[in-house]
Amino acid sequence: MKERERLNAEHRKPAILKAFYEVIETVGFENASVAKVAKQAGVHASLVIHYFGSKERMVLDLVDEVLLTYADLIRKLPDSGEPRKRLERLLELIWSREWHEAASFSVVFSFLALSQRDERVMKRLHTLYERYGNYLREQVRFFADAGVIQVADPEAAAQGFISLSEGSHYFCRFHIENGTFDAHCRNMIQAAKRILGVIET
Amino acid sequence: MKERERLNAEHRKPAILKAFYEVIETVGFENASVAKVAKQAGVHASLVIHYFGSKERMVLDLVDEVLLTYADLIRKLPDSGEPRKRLERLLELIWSREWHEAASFSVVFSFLALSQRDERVMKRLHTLYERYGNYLREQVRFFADAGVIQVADPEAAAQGFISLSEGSHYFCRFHIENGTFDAHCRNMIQAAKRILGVIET
DNA sequence: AATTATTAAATGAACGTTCAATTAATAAAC
DNA sequence: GTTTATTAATTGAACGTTCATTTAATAATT
Repeated sequence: MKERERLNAEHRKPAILKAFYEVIETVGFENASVAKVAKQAGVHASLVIHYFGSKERMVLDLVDEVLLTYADLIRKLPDSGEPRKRLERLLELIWSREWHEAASFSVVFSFLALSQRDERVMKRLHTLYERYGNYLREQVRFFADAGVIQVADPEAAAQGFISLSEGSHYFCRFHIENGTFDAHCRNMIQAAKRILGVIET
Repeated sequence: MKERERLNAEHRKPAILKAFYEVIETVGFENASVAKVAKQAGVHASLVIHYFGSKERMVLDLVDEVLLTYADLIRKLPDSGEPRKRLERLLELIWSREWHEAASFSVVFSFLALSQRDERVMKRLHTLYERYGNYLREQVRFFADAGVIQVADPEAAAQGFISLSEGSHYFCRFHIENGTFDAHCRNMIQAAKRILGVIET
């Protein structure tokens, strides 16, 4: 017989969130019901409500979790080391498979849509991109001081960099050929270097 | 008393699609029901089904309509005229309010999410971006021949340009300050010129 | 014994869709 | 030009299903 395992809130809640994420991936945010999430998690629907209070709060919890994934990626970007090496490492991290596959596009696009109506989600996104922007502006200043790049307008460079990275990751799937992701990344690094005004050695 | 006007299919179907679009904007794709669309359009729910056959087909029809808006924008990009003027006009069109406000972000993000599960939607997006890419590659070649830009890898330049433009339009709302959209556009044009390797006069 | 995890049962509301009936517009016949 | 058929637009009611949520009961842990 199937023994159902009994977990405490600390373990059950993440398990349910994971199930929610998977359900959104397969049937879409618009079809992701509490019942389907419960089934995917192997528990009863009422337990889902019990732990999260409502579907709405479960959505917000998943938003937090997904955005934390991105915050972690940003946090792991280099902020020390020899200038030119640091720059190379920065570019290689941002245009890596890890960044590209950080979260499901089905989930992320749905949350971006949600942000247009839910100010709590929008707030979290603002915070995330503020962090990304602050990091980049700081690095641009550093690279410029170190003579690795020559940039007239640091703010413009940082904005261009962010737009390039986001546009690249979220939209390349619509216009690059299958199996050319690595080449695409090399192209983007090339473009990023131009935006930053990297001085060739 | 309220006289309800009687329209034929040619006029009623677009009216319902418009209502659908508005409902998605206000309550989100996941909450946009046939009943709400009908109410917004001022007709009975069964009429919606009568005209589109199913909600699913209505979604596809709206996808087509929205993507047509973008296709029209691309079609209106310049492909003639004096090289440097043409380039300036191209950049100003892409980073214009018209491009930015072409469609509701709530709607577009939802459709991008949908494309991850629905190959028909993905197909349409591929076609759209293929057109955009082909146009850009053609222009890059032209500008290079005319000596307006100097670019080592045209394909890389076109890819960088697309990523910059899409990332800029869809993500700037998350990281630029209120009322700085025009400045953002100027920054993006500056970045685009660097990617393209525009030769300063 | 008290707390926590979990399910069972039931709720009313909303879901997309079907079908038959009704109303208005159009075309044909007179 | 009026009446008669035909088609198109539209509604109303009802369908079974699924929705998120509530309340009460049960099982396991502490």
